[in-house]
Amino acid sequence: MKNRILVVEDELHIAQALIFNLEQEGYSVHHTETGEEALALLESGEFDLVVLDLMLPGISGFDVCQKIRERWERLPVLILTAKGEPQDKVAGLAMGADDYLTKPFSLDEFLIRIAGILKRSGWYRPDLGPEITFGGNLVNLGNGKAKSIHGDLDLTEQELKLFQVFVEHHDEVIERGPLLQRAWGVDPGTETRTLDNFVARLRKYFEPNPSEPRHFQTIRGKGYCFRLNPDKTFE
Amino acid sequence: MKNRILVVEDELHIAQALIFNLEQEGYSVHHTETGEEALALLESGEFDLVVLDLMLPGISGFDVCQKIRERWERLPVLILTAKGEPQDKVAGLAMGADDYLTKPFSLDEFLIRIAGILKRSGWYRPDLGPEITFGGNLVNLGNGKAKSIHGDLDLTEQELKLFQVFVEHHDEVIERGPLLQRAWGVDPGTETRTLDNFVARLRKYFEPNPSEPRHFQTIRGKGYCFRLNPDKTFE
DNA sequence: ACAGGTTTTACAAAAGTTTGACAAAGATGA
DNA sequence: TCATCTTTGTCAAACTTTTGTAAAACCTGT
Repeated sequence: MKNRILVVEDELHIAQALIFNLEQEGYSVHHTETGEEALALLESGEFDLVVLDLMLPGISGFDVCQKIRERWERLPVLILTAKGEPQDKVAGLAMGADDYLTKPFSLDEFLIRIAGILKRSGWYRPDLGPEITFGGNLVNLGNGKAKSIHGDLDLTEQELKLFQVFVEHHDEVIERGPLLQRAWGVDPGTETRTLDNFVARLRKYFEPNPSEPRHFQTIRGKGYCFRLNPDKTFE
Repeated sequence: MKNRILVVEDELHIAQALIFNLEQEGYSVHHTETGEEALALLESGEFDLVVLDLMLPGISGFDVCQKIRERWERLPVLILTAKGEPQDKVAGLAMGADDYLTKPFSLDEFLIRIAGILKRSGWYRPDLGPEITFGGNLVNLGNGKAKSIHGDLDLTEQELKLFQVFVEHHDEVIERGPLLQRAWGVDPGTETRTLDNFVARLRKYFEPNPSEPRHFQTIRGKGYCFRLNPDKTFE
């Protein structure tokens, strides 16, 4: 799942640049112009990192940082500022910021520092990989651990690979060829029953009634279709 | 327990200043002038942080950093350098340095960044105290003395190293490659049964029933996973 | 040469994947 | 609707790959 970043910055042209680049990197980015808004948004507890400008209208960046530290000890904070005096830097870091960049800074450095912070912060949240839920099942797409409606289980490597392909293209028909290609890396024309066997196995794992598949549907003459939510009729 | 810092710096007057100040802060400090010495010293696995100058005689700081990352994924590294070009900075951070300071820098900033890194690195390794308990066993991670459910024993050097890697990454899957790399320092592609033998031995030591491992689980096709508390379901 | 520890070798066992035969279900056209 | 053709489901046997195990070989320092 994408890391969510909150950018607190009142200079709009800077904010835009940051947001654009962060999104480019695949992060989910939110933005506020004031510390008050930021703190309110953070209450949702849905952020992985805060990029915080020190010069803000209203409540100062320092105070915001301090409040963040009081409330969420380990939420990573990266401070941005125009002030370059060591004094400020030390003060910023001393109040618990994880990193500190002074404007102007290189965008590359900015991005890479963020990546580093997130990588390390991920270490103390053990195996929180991307995961997906459907019809009462939960599958960790990273390590293949799953809680199905029938019980816990571990997907094998190949099962996981196939499942990932299904998830990636959920709710669209995938023909046998491309499926073979993506999940097995073999020639799309390959003639085999392996695919069917694996689909059967996924059904056994995750379908309430495997003989009447709701999520792993077969489209005769075409291929298969993985439906996240079979009940929802869609546009 | 004092945090142990390794300073790798060939300019003696700088090194002295760093050492003096770090010791003043209560750290236990070691010093080498070359990368080779540093890597050798690190083998003991007894450091919490490395302060690394990029300009070294012999093997370069970059290479040292890279080697450190291969062998000890999470050992914090703070890079010092005279080069100030963003290029270098990005390169240094990209190779996994935790932080990067360009000379001249404020001693205050240096110390505070170190404090921050160490504080956070403590978070990544929450269970890495001097000793660890799991499923009725107790192992001293420093000297390898253990009280297992079957009796007292001493882990050999290699057994201990492997065990340390397992503990450091408990509850996550570690593939054979990285395992070989971190515990033995050999090429990740190495083909050997040694690893399996050692896992078998750890199982014999610590598992109630070695043929049905609860703590040292094998993840077929991937590697092994050391579970501190096997009963706890994930997430 | 010996002892403790580590690595290699060789083989057994286990886990995972593919194949092939055949049954079942859907389509097609008279 | 029936006969026929095609595609998909199922299952067990065959096969492949990975891991477990134990003994022998190998170091290294005493």
